[in-house]
Amino acid sequence: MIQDTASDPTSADNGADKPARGQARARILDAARALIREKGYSAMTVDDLCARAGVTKGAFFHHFRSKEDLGVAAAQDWAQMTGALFEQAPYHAPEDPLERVLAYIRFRRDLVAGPIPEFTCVVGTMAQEIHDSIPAIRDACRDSIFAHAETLEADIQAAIDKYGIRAPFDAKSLALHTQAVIQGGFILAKAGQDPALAVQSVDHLECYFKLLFADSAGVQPAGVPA
Amino acid sequence: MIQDTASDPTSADNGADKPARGQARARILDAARALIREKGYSAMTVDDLCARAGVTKGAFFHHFRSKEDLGVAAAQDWAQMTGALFEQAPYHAPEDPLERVLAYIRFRRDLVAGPIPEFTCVVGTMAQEIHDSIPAIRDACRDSIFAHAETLEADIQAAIDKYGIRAPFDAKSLALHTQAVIQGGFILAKAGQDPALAVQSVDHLECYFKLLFADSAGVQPAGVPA
DNA sequence: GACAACATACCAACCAGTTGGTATGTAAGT
DNA sequence: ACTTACATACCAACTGGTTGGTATGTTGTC
Repeated sequence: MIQDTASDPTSADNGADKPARGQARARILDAARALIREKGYSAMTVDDLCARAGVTKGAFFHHFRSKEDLGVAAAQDWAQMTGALFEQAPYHAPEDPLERVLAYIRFRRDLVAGPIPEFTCVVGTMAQEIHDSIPAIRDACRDSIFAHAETLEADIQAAIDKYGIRAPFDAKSLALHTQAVIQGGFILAKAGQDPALAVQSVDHLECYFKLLFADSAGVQPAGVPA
Repeated sequence: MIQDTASDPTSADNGADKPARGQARARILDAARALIREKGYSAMTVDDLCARAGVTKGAFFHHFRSKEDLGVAAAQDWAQMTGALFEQAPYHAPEDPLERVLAYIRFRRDLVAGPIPEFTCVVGTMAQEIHDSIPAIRDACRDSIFAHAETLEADIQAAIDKYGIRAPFDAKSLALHTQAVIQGGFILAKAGQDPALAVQSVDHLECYFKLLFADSAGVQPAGVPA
């Protein structure tokens, strides 16, 4: 899952009582991740953050100059966290580049599980809200989304080089489309209160890739496996 | 465009001074549409609304019981407005059902023009923010999105019946995927501050439909026309 | 003993919503 | 035709609670 690290780097065990010195910043970022997914950036108050993180306002403003600063940090933290998750994910294993791309898509589909606020995208949610009003946060969200998309480009390009592609699109455009479909799926899941709506769109995305590379590649063009 | 009706139904001309009686509700809904797209529902204050609409708080709370009530009304207003727009749009003209679907997709692509807050989706933006915190608004957004998706189902089903489909998806699933791609494109456009990002994903969507119905239908499978 | 990492107490601005009132329309009674 | 009665549409000022942020402590650590 893409949430709740919360394992402390310092002391191995402290019963679930007092936060222990040196963890406030991490706890605030964890709280931010949860709250942004639940109610968005604007509706999330600094008091909310402190209450959920179990710290005081003094701690908050010790680590972050402002709420906006926290927003930027939350986006960067998200980028780093997801970066690590996807880097060590198993979808890089296949020899065939197209298989790696398809494995990525299936990996993304399998991440859609549990309550909605536990699999949706922090930076996608924030960007939607504050794109026009808080440029600093928006740019941090953009960096997170586009950097992740770029991690797909090499595999997609290799698939194009190996199999050709049945449409005049380049690897970058396809990588970004991948993100658009996933983000859009999250919106449908939220509106309809049903994670299956997100899964369905990711299934369509897998099908799209199979069709784009069909004929030439060894994959089945049509049937989407369970 | 999907914005700015604002033509008064009563008096034909009143210079751009005083709002004129009987228009407050409509002006507030117009302001809500703009503000939600610019800063989201939560960051939009009632004072913002009144200032933009050129009315006082008294007028606001005369027409809406609460800010949440306005949110619901804004979603319903959006549903009605877009409903009318798409109903009389020219993409229904083609005889062939697949051509109607493709024409719809191109119509959606061509709606992406001008500043970002003028083509993005009000209910998609709101749903993203308040899906977990304000059920009444979320459900109104859901109704708007899903009702629009349903208007596509008949054409998609007819295309499936006529040409068959190269994957085990039904019309409803495809119609919803269409909306997911469009919504996701909006997020990319917002994050990257570039409407072309939304256009690109809609182009991929068109390509997906062509590939899904290729072989059987008379459309070109690959090339996406400009 | 100096500095980082917090905590406590507080503030000014802002927020959704209320109050009490006015202007305008409208339908009935006479 | 004209008043009485009532309803709708709005306005300006106010209120109590909330918000992001600050000023000033206190505590642990090197």
